[in-house]
Amino acid sequence: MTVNDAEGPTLLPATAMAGRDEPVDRILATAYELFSRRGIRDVGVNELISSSGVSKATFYRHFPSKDALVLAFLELRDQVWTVDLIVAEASRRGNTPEERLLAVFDVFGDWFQREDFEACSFINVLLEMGAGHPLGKASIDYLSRIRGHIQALAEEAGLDRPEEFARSWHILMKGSIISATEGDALASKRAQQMARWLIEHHRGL
Amino acid sequence: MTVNDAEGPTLLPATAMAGRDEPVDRILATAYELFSRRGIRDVGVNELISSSGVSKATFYRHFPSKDALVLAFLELRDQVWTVDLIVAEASRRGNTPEERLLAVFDVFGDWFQREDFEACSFINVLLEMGAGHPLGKASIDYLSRIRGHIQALAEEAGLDRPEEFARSWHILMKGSIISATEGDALASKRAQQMARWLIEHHRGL
DNA sequence: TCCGAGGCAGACCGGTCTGTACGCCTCGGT
DNA sequence: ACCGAGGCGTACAGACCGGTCTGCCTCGGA
Repeated sequence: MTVNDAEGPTLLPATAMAGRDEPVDRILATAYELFSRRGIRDVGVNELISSSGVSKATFYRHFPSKDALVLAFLELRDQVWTVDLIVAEASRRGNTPEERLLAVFDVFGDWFQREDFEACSFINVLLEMGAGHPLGKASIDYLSRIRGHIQALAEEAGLDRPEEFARSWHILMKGSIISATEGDALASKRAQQMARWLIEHHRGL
Repeated sequence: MTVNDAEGPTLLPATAMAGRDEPVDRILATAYELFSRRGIRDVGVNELISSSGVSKATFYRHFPSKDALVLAFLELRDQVWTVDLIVAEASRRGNTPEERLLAVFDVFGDWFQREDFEACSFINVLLEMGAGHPLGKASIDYLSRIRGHIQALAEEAGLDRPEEFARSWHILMKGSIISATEGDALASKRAQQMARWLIEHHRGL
C-alpha cells in the first residue's frame, strides 16, 4: 500500500510515465531526475515536493519515509537504465551474444557523451550511504542484477565460467564509468578493448 | 598560513604524525580517520572537534572552513595512501617495472581483506560532491596523480603509449575497488589477470 | 445533495548543520 | 612581573533536515 500497488509489480519508466499525472508518478519522476543527477543527501524532501508540485502530506501518504522513496527510485533506475537503456539497447545493436556483450561499451560511449551524464546511481548510492546502510545493500543487489544480465549473455555465447566472466566484465564497466566521470570520454573504448581480450580468454579451448 | 607552513610543503603521514601533538595535527589525524571511513558529508565539524579534543575556535583558526580541511585531508591521503601504501609497497614487492605494476594488485588484495577497508577516498569524494564541486575537481586531480605513477612505471618498463596504458590500467584499479566495496574480495585477482593482458598488448612488437 | 477521500498549502517540531562570538585559563618571552 | 598568543569550553545564530499535523478545497460516487 506504500507504492502504487494497482498498476502491477513493475514501475513504469520515465518516458511511459509522462502520460500519467498521478501525484505518486510526479514524485517518482522528480525523484528520478534529482537523485540520478545529484545523489541522495543533496536532495531534500522539501525540494522534492516543491519540484513535483505535491504537498508534504501527499508525499508521506505515498512514501512512509525518504528512504522508501529512494528504494522506489533504485527500482525505477533498474528498469529505465539497466534494462531499457543498457541491456535492451546493447541487444538491439548486436546480432550474436558476443556482439551484444561488446555493444554494451558502444552504448556506454554514447552515454558518456551526453551532457547530462550522471554516472551509475547504484555506485553513487553505495558509496554515498555505505555498504552497511539498507540503501547501500539495495544498491549492491541491483549491481548484482547487472552482473546477472552479463552472465546470461555469456552463457548464451557459450563462454567458460560465465559467473567469473561477468564479475571481470563488471569491473570494466564500473571502472570505465568512474573514468568517464573524471572526464575521459574515451574510457568506453579502452574498456571495450580489454573486454575483447576477456572474451578471447573465456572462449572454449 | 592556513595549514602548518613551518614544517615544509609535505604533510606528515599518520604514522609519523603520532609523535606530534599540536592541535592542527590532531585535527588532521582525526579528519583522516573519519573522512576516509565515512565520507565527507557524514562527518560534521562538531564531531571532528570533539574527537580530536580541540575547541571550535581553534579549529577555525587553523582551517578557514570545513572544505579547507577536506582539501588538507585529500593531500594527506595522497601521501599516506597513494604514495606510501600503494606505490611504495608495490615497488618494494616487485623487482622489475612490470612486476612492480602487477604488484599493485597484490597490494590491493591485501588491502581489500582488511576489516577497515574504506575504498578510495578520491572516488568517494568525487561521487559524493560531484565533478563540478571544488572538492570533486581536487579529487579528479589526485586521481590523475595516481595515473602519473602508473605512467612512470610503464615508461620505465618501455611499454607502448604509456599514457593510454595508464588510463586503461586505472580503469582496472577503480573497477576492482568498487567490486571490493560490493564484497568481492577476489576482485584484485580478476583485475590483475586483465592487467597482464594489457601489459602484453603494450609491449614492443 | 451530501459526504468522505485525497490533494494542496503551510505552520510547526526537534534535531543537526556550518560558522561566529565570548569568557576563562595557561604558558612563554621580555 | 607582566602580557598577549593561543587553547578550551560553550552558547548562539541562521539555515536546513526529515517528519507530523492542521486547515481548506475539490471532485466523484451514492
